[in-house]
Amino acid sequence: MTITQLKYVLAVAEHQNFTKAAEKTFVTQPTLSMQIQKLEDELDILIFDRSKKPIELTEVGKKIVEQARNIVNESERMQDVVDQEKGFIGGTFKLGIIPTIMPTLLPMFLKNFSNRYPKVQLKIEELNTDEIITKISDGYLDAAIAATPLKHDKIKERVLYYEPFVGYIPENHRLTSKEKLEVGDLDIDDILLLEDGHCFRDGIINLCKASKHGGIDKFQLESGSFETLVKLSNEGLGMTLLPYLHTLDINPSLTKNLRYFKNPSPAREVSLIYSKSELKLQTINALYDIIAGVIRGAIAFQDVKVISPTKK
Amino acid sequence: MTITQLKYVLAVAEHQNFTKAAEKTFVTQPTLSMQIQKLEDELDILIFDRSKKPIELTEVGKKIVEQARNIVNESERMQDVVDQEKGFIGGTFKLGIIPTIMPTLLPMFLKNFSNRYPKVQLKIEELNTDEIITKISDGYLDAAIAATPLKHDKIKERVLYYEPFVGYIPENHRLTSKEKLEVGDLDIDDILLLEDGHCFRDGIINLCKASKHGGIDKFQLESGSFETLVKLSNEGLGMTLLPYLHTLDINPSLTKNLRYFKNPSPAREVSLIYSKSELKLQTINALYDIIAGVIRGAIAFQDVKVISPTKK
DNA sequence: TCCAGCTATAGCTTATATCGATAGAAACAT
DNA sequence: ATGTTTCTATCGATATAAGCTATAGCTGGA
Repeated sequence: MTITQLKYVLAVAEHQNFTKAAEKTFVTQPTLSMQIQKLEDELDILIFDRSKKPIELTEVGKKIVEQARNIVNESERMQDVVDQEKGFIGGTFKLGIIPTIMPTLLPMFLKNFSNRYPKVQLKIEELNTDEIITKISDGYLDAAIAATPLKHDKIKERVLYYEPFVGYIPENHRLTSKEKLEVGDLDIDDILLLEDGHCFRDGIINLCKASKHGGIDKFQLESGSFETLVKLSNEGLGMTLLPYLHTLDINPSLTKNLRYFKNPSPAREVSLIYSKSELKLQTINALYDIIAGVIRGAIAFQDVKVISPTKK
Repeated sequence: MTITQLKYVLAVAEHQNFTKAAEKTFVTQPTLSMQIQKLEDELDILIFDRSKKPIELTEVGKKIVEQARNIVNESERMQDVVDQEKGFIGGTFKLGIIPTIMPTLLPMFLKNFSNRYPKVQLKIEELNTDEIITKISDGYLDAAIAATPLKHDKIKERVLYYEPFVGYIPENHRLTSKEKLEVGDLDIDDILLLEDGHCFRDGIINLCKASKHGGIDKFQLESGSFETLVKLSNEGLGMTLLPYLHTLDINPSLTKNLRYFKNPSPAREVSLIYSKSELKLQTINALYDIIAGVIRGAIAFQDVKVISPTKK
């Protein structure tokens, strides 16, 4: 069994076609066929069911592919280990970002970063916090940007910034006349929330739990984007809370509806997180510096109170 | 980079000597030298510092070796995947057992198992619960026997038996005259405990916490073996608690000092645990059946109350 | 029935893993 | 110092295996 054979298997599994897989792996189709046959002989099983069109994995084959992916992934991390030592900043770098941070933060640093470090090929994925934790732990992601603290054994956190919560109060709301919000003003039943799975939603629930100890009975409406929440709010369905950076993008005609909190303002802590194995640390440091640099100009709040992003 | 090269690196790292490593890997020394040089060239680093005698790993080398071990481990699990599918029961099988279970349980099933499944080469290690969890997660152990429930994401538990706690009450103790113990009789300050790190100790602490809510002030004495605890107890230093199976080995002249609990007796749950990846499941099932079989004759208790084996 | 699209096989070439023999370097013993 | 032992690197030869081109063989539409 060689790593090359495993890569061939992965390619065929992906393209369900020997000929295409051969092109992708830069060898001829007979080479691929032979190597895969050799592996099948060695393990004494069939990986592919060649009678099906297009070709299919056998039951064992599926498990073989899974394990092959583990091995190939680990083997590709060997180069990272070396780069690490040499201080080389380059190669592919997989970054996860949670949905409520992605649209506002990404445009702020992306160009900046890729100009400064052209040898790094950034691959960015929008993932929720749970997915991020899994994928950092198993080495799929090199780093991620998420709300913290997560207090996870295997994950390091470096705080990028504190992003205050800002109230969006529609006209004719009971809080419209207030100039500054207080946590005590909030009523969870009156706040439009993102749909389940977003940690920003959990943060708000935690915030309200902390302010009054009553249970949470119902969420009137739920949506996946702040834009929708603001529109629903304008329809008189309740107020909502936005992360500060989102308020910068809001339609200027609506900024009059924004209400900040009195100090200390509730805020979420946003961090760059990565595995304690610290592979690609140089790239992580570079990314941290770039993001911290651009954010310094955008967020000036000092006196904040961090709200936990996780349930319970 | 080939898996073979990585195995050579691991061998040299282990033996700190090319010649010995060559013997262990069944190739000649020049072969080893060349392959390792090739890998070093490819990665463009030095793995070994050959100026030192005996040979040493460079700083990068240490990390390379770590990653190489990951890759080689994963690659060896490929065979397990195949065996899994074929229902083959054999190969090496690494089993961890916590210290308070090892001496009583192991002799009960070991011969039995290896007679029944001669193709399995059992490698057994005595490890505490924390070590077991780590080593199951990273694939070092194939399974383990420990006190449960552990409620760990990546670990499956199959209960083998419930083992009641039994009091050992020395003569002239305030509880000597009691025929049956009750949890309320226990006073944590009066109980001789194993040293820190044993989950049986944590279980007893949980038991006493549950019975009366007072804090735990001091542990008068601590030891690593039940034999010592019994001797100390006989010296008048207090009572102690033993897991049921241990009481079967006790000196017959001392069995008069044993006191069982009233039903439901506090007990620990002992399980066979293994990774959710379920590699070598056939072997695990075989092991489960053998152990459950021998234990059925030894433990007849029905009405027990499980005590958590973990701190807090 | 023919053709298009695949995969497998054959025969050959090239690359390389391995070997035995030996050189070279370092540590050790006398 | 000097010979001896111990260890790693280098050399040249060889067997193994990976790769290529050409083509056979299979299968499912037109």
